[in-house]
Amino acid sequence: MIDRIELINPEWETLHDRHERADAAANRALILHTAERLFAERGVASVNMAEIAEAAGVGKGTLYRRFANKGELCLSLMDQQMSEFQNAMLAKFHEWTVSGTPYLEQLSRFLEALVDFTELHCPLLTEVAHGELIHTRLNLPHFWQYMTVSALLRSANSSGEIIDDIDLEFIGETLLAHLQVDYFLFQRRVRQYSTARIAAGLRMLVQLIAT
Amino acid sequence: MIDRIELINPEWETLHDRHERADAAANRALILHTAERLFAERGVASVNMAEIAEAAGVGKGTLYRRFANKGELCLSLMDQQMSEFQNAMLAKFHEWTVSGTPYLEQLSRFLEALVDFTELHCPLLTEVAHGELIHTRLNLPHFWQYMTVSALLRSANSSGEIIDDIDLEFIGETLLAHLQVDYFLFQRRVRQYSTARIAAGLRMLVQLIAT
DNA sequence: TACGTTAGCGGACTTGAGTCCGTTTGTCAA
DNA sequence: TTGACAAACGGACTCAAGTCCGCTAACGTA
Repeated sequence: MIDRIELINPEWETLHDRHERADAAANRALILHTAERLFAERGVASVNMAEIAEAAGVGKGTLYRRFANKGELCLSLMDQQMSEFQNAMLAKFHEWTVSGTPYLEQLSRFLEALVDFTELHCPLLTEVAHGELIHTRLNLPHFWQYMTVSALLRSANSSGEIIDDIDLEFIGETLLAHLQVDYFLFQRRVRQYSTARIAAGLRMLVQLIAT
Repeated sequence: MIDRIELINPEWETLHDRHERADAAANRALILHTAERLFAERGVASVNMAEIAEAAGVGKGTLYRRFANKGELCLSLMDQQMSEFQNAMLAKFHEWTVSGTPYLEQLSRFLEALVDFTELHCPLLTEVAHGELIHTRLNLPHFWQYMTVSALLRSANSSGEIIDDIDLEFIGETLLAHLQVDYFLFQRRVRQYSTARIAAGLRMLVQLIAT
């Protein structure tokens, strides 16, 4: 029902992965490791691209050839963990479906996991969001989150778990709105909501559309 | 019940409005008019601060002394219209309350008006949002929007219009999340939602918590 | 193994935000 | 009216993002 959504943007893959020269691949790895180290030492926000290039011993041009901006670099850094998260969730969906857990309940649990994931990766996600300006071309994390939420809502609807006359797509956006990094940080820092409160709030929203 | 919320941030007022020298006031007006003209001619996004300063015939330092960043300048440009919008809404709330319109219905109408307001002022609001980074110190438009939504929700709750066990504050954030400029633009441009669909979606959300 | 093609490389350069600080000028009190 | 002084002014400066383009060297082919 819910297929694995390729995390890597096809365009990106075509441009860079196909036939990447050995030195280029080596530089990619070198840059990623260097960035990871610098980020760990001084925080994501306070490391700039020139520093990463210098610390990695490559020119700025090289850095920007590999990663169009800081956001793309950060996305690559999260790639592994995003994959793992996604695979873990897919396994759970399968398990839950087999054991008869309603789709809406699965949705609530997914959102709960997503809150924790967002909390954990806030700094990197912030850069990703600022890099791929959301209203230009939708950003990758949001994309697969939406595909998943959307699929669960449709399944739930087909199973009669949802009340009538609901704009499901809109509800999907509503649920994910709270997970947009900037808004998430606003809730966490300014409103001082705990992650538990946000997760509970999302669960409440899901309950509101249940039959 | 819902008092007029001062649009002008008190800190800002203290720093600048009290005893602003005549030349400073003249420059403020000059800069605002110049910016308005340039924005009208070439669009908000493609005019930079240096150009505004130059066109106004003042130094960059002067410009930045009056307005800490482009967002603050844009906020000043909207000030008048924000006031008018707010006063118009307050008048309507009064009228509606007198004629017995339920608070939740008032809320839906307020949100609908807010959708139109956001649509109309998108370019300026974008700059405001990028200026006053939302997760640092909450931004002004969002602040009064939240105060209003929050007050209406509490009134509705007191009047028994809302079902039990609802995190009202969280619901308030949910409703406004769709009106964060970046997310709003995402819905409009990427998802291609009409303003009517967004307004209807918000109305639907409000209905979900009605008794 | 030599060679031509072409991706890759590096760092100077451009652009725009925002700051700093020495100079000027409006305001108020004497 | 004058003079002191705080506010305001202006533009050079810093800082970071991202681009450009001439040089270099990896790789596939013969």
